Amino acid sequence: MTPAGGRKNRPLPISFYARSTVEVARDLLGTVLVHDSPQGRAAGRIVETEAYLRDDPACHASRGPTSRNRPMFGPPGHAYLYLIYGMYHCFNVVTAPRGTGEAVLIRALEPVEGMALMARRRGTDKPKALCSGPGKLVIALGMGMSLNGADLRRGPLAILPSASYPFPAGEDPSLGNIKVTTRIGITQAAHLPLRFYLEGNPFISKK
DNA sequence: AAACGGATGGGCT
DNA sequence: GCCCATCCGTTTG
Repeated sequence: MTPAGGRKNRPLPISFYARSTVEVARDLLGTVLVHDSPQGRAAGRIVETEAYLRDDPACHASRGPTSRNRPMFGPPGHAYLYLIYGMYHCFNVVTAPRGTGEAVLIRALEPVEGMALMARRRGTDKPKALCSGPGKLVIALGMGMSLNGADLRRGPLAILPSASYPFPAGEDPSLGNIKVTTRIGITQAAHLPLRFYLEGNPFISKK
């Protein structure tokens, strides 16, 4: 048994994020996103990600810093949230050395804690509908623009190593294969293989 | 099962 | 003024 306060329950260190964005996107699979709000804790295992790179036209940071994408040029391991289609938000993790302008979009979670709270926020009871999309998971976890730029090592929002939550029997994601495809919902640079998910996981957004 | 359109507002050419 | 890193209910095959 790891003693209480041991490494496995501690948020991922900045050094985890300050690496190549593709590497981080792959390694985030299986880790756990936790949000502690006044309403309680909600958490989910990351099962689907996308990488957005600095010289990639689909990336918000590809044409230099603006007021919207500013967090992408800040320190790695912080949050970047933005409004999409006027009604939803997407949550990204800033990656690579500070100033690079890259991030990983979190596209789907497998719910692991606070499912009743998630169900209330999402207006549905079906586990597979709670967090199976970038807009859905932001709602299920009760996240908002006040978390834009937040430090994922300290705040109410954190990412923990996969071992910090017990796996359902026979579902250790570290044993699953990682599938790579093109990204979803974009028009620019649509052919690049920058989407990653745990093969066979029932909680991803799309096949 | 897949395709389609409406909601809705900020960002950028 | 057009373009979205979306979601959901409705229609169509």
